[in-house]
Amino acid sequence: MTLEQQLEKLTARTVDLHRVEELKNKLAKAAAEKRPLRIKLGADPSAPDLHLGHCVVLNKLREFQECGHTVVFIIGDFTGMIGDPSGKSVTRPQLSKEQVLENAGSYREQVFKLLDPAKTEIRFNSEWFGPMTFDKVIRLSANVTVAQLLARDDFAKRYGANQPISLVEFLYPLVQAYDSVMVNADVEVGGTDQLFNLLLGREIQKVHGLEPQIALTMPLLEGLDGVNKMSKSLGNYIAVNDTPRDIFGKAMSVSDELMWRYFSLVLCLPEDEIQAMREAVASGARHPRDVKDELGRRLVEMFYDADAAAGASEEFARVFSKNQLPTDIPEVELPAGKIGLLTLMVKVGLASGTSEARRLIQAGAVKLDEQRQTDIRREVELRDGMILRSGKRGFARLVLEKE
RNA sequence: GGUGGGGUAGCGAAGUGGCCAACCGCAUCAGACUGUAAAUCUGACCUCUAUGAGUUCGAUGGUUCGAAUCCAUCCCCCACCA
Repeated sequence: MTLEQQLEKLTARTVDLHRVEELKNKLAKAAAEKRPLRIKLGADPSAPDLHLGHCVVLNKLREFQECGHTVVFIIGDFTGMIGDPSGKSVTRPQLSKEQVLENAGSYREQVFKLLDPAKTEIRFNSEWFGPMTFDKVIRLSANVTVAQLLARDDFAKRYGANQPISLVEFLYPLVQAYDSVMVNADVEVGGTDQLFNLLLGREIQKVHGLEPQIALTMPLLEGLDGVNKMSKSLGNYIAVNDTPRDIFGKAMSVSDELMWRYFSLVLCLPEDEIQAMREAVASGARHPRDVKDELGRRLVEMFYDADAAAGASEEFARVFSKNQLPTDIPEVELPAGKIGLLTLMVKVGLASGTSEARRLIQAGAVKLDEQRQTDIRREVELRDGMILRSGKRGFARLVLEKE
């Protein structure tokens, strides 16, 4: 791959890139010395549940790997104690060694759905922060001024709005920056919200006599709601560990406008291809539903395979387009006899309590063998194979316990 | 340490003695419409053995026939000043 080709590939879809010339130089140097660049990504150890939002960044890392470079994946087991300055949860419970290792394992398994293990180095930042003594911490913090930290956008906003900023949060960017020194990063990748931290890494590297890293940011992916960024806490995400059916179903629920972002940022389709699809939809040549179906299938394929993708698509069409029952309905064992409908809903797991069961029945969401139920007090004579349905997604097949 | 402002259901935010299980918005769930689109409209949204009952408004104790609302003590948060 020529330098130009690499550069084009690596800069695609990026938001910030400090700086292009430096990246060019680094790439040239790496090629000349036959030494791969070190591409850093930091991860919080507390939430090993990767979703498509993370994939945006991981895709970029993979592209670096495809160009022959090495990814340094840092698990912030030390930083995890601090909590990222989101303004919400300032302190997080410290994770035990076992938990950290377990989470790390889970990370590895998920991250390698996208990255090449042979070109990935996994590090824990407790490795260098654990033994660090306080005098070193002070010396490190001497490298930054409060004004510099306040330059960070969200700090500035919160400070202006009289909202609290904990000292610990102030320290966070510094800690992350020091990671870059310790792993000797050539490039650090992150979401646009990470720009400040990435740039601070450059400063701190310079202080330590290193060549500053390239700071590269990727757009933040909107979640299923199309408004907020995809995040676990908002529940608007597609996890890489979701079942094919969930991935597909969730993909189908995004708005038509949003799906293009997914094509671009998650599937990394070239812009001209996306543009062509857009035009096809606009002219009526393709139905948006079919395009979205393609999105769903491609996403499933990304984490599973073509068979799973086709299966998920068919299943979806059967259940939602044709409104038929899904093929695999979870079975629930119950003793034979009569039972109140409300209790049945709860026992089967389709309602968290009788209050919720009532609401669902009153809303007309509950069906027994496809017959809509309206009577809250109904006593149901259980039969083997009876199908209880709640809304569009809740199904249960009853199996009578054998004596 | 001083002064002031706060802590209300998942979040935000009203309510400052009875009409309060607590206005409203967001999120969520369901129904209609559909392409499970999105948008929109409608309803629900503490729990339960359910036209009633029980537990909620930082914690504990008190005043009162009656408290989220008044009093006391305590805990926590924020801003400003030092």
